[in-house]
Amino acid sequence: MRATLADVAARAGVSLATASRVINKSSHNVTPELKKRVLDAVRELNYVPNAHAQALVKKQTTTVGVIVHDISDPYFAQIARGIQKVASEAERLLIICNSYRNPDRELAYIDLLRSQRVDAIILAGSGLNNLDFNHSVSKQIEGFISSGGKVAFIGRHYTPGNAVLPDNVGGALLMGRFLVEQGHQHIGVITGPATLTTTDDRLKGFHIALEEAGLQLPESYIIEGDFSRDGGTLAMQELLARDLPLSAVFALNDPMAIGAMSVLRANRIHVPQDISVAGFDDIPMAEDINPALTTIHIPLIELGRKAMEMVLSENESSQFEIRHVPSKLVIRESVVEFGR
Amino acid sequence: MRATLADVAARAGVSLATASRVINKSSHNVTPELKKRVLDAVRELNYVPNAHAQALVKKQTTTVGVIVHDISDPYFAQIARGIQKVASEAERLLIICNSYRNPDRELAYIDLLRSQRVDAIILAGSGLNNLDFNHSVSKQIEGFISSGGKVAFIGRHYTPGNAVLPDNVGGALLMGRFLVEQGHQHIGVITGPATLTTTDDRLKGFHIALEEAGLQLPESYIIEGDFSRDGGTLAMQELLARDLPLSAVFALNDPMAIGAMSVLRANRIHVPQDISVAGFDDIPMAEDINPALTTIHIPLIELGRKAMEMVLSENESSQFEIRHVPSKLVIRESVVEFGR
DNA sequence: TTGAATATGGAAAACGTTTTCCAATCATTT
DNA sequence: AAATGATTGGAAAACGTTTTCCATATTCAA
Repeated sequence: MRATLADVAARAGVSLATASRVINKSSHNVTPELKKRVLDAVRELNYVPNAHAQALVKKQTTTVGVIVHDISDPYFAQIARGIQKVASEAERLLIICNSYRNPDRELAYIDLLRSQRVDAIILAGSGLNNLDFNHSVSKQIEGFISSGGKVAFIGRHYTPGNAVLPDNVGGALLMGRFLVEQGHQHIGVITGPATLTTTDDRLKGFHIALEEAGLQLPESYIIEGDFSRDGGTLAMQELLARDLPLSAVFALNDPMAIGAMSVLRANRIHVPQDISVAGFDDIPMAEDINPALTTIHIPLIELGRKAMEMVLSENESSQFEIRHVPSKLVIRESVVEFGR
Repeated sequence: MRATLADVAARAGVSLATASRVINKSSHNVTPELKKRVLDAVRELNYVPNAHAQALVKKQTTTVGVIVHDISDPYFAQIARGIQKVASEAERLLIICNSYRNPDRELAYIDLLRSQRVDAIILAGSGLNNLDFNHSVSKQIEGFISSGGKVAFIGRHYTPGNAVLPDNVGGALLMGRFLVEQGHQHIGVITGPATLTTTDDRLKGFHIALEEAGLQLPESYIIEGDFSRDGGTLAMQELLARDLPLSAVFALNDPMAIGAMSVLRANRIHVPQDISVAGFDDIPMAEDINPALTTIHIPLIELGRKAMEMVLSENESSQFEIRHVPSKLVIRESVVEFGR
């Protein structure tokens, strides 16, 4: 069947110990002659070490677990890309899990990753609220950390654990100010799920900008989306049905902005001439749609890179770090001055 | 440190054997009373079984390895989505690896997955040519299969192994005929990497359509891209520089079509009035760009689903199956009749 | 009360590797 | 020729689980 190290040793006519010395490049010297015989045997038998046996004895795995909402969502795809980059430089293997923001699934995946004895867990786009977290997850995470595991959260901070956080409040503030500057006073807002802190923070930043300008944001101008493109279309349809004097729409992420634009287009409402549309995140396709999307740039790849770096660092696993990354306004074509 | 099954048994005041019986729901009966004690101990100690120890003794892992070109490329993201769907229904864990079409990395990943003793490997978007494959990979794959592993390829078929294949020739034929019907005679083609059979097949289908119509496709109208958005922009720039009387451009996948459109837009060439643009694959964003992309629909999620199903089936792992999935033409806005 | 059936415990092998310890062999130097 | 050092082998423990076998204890029915 499958070749074991013992098979390799037998084939090479050496002892198990010697074969292991060759393969693990141990400090012990091995004659070039024997070395060659072992390596030949490895090739001939097509031997690959059993990672499970190794994990068992070495008590580490060089694998890292990543839990995201949905890997095919461009936001998470970009983050995963950053993670991957660092991971492959450091020769770590990634186990990627889609939670679809389902708390139960998220919990199940954490257990699964623990049972895989991953060296670290990166959690991005969690659907857990603080209650969930304190109730059950924190205990799991604590156990994981106390047994030497590393944890990093992206986009949200729980204790214990490292975190890398985009500046959601600041970004929304920037966009709010920009829209106001452009003369918009009646701005519809399509939010994310109300349970997510990302939604709260972005909404908060936007509120501050309006307050600064002495403007109101009536309840009827706000509608809850789900951060998906189709959620954006639904929300936009509902917003149109409310028949408000909108001059701009601020979607709290890009896919929803794109969904909203498609609804506007279907209704022969021109963007940006009739209504301006703004997004958030700056996913790659933001510059490819027409009109190109004015949005807030979040360095998604950077987010992933940083998280992976944290988790790879040699710090005491009980020493936590929180890193913030700035956002910035990217002005493209989908927002214009009111009345032009 | 970390709780073991022995710890659980001790805490519950039962034998190791009994604890194992409870946890593995073995056919042996255990008194409700003891069962409860064991389950309580599991909870109190926050016990999760060591998957590596299990893998070692059970000789299977319930994990499946997936190698793709790049998970953040929408083509592969959609395929991965299909795979994930079936995988999570079947309670399989996925290890996703990005090869970036680098043959060496691809080989390294296959070895890595073998060392992880995954139950199956799905390979999508391989950068290996037949030579590579026959030279080194086939041996690895054969070894994997002969030790009970399952293999499925997506988009390309190697022996041995299952495969699920989109109809690239047929799809390109459809698009070719459509463009011709619309009166286009001077059509630029942006291909994928010349090493990929996908490129060959799509080009072949297009050639057939032109031949049917008695049209030529001069070399100068063909330019090689790399299936990426930015590759599409480069190719389009080069194509424009050649100063041909183009009335349409056929990009052999959607991201390149989108890149091409952005170049045309930058050059104030209107799509589709001045030049029609066609894509291939029908990734989700194809309908969100403006003008919406006319393209060939490949059921990407289905591709992933089928591959996973094959790999999960109880067939003899040496019995191979090849499944074809049809493509279809999706007419949107980016292609119009010549001269209109 | 005996017998049978059921529940539990104890002990051990097996999975494939790494690591350690000591002994044995060999070549090289003094 | 003896001493030194390097190389190799042999054997065993350890990692945490599953599974098997047998022994013991308990329960229930006849």
